[in-house]
Amino acid sequence: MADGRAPTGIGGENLLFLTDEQLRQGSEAMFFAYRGFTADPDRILMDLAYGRAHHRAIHFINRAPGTTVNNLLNILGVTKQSLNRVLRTLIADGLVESKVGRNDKRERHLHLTDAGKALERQLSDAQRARLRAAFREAGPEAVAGFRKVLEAMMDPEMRASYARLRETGG
Amino acid sequence: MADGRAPTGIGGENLLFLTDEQLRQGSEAMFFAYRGFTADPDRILMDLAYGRAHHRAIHFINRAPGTTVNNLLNILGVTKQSLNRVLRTLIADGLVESKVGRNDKRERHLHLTDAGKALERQLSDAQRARLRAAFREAGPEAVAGFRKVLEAMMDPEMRASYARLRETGG
DNA sequence: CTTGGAGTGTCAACAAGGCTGACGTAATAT
DNA sequence: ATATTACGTCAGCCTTGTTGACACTCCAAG
Repeated sequence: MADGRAPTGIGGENLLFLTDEQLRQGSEAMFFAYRGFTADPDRILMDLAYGRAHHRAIHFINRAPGTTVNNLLNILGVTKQSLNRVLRTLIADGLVESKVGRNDKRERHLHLTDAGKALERQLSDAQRARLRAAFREAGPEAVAGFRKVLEAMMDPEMRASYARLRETGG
Repeated sequence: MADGRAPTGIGGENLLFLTDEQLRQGSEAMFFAYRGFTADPDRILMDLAYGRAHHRAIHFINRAPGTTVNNLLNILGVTKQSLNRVLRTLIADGLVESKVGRNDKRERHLHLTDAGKALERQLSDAQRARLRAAFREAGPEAVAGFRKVLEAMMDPEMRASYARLRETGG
């Protein structure tokens, strides 16, 4: 397996960012940063007896209103049983609406209610605040690099989902 | 709350990376990228009846050999009961050694056995392979930005842990 | 020497949120 | 008519997080 410990050959110092040590630091940065990334919404959700799973569902329903259950399943990468448990509580609590499809009546189209939109706003405001601070601190060039590396890190199917959302969203 | 939807005022286009839409794309990039980031080790661990928690413990014991349980607790951000359950199975399976401290015999110093080192190597090779590919694809400047943003995203205590590991490690 | 407290380990009980498998129902496709 | 798709649901299991309670070892202060 590729060692990469000492890139002293051709390319040399240009490849310093590919040493094992640099890669390990990248891993740890991802680990600690992801903790920070989820910390603020987690605090809000705890009070409401919801979890990260509810946040994810709310986020992507808001992002793609009218999406079907199956589509959401693919984006979130969980089983329908897992998603359904979350969805059931969100519908029962009046945050999400499930409408039978007009063309294909087997499908359910998911929307946020006003209450759902309010919670989504609360959660994304909290998360955006931290992200905004981090982006501002790091600067535009760093942000461009950040996005570039994250995109390259995704699985191909996830990259496709991400790109699709990017188109529809803005 | 700060809207940021249309940064048309002073600063203008320089702040395009701080629009709500850009921030939302940043969130989604984190979500999808983190999935990719953990996918490869997860596959290996599944076969061994271990989970991500075992991976994290192994990683940081390898990173700081001889670390105490309490120190590991702070880094991982879980309760001692959670960590102890994981540690117990790793010790029982002969991957981790727990040695009573010489100075303070209350403390247990944790080390990987040869088998533990082998697994750590296997896991980090898998994770590094993906990271290396992503870093290579994105280029050195992007990697620098990636690190900069992630660091700014951490909680202060986490940033301290990260910095401490960075010093000792490389 | 006794006592208080820190560091550690362990037991029990519980919850969130993943998973699989099986089954039912309605609607669509073949 | 039959097969397939989309969805919901029940039951059961796993990992990994949580609290609370308790015991043990050891260090240090009184």
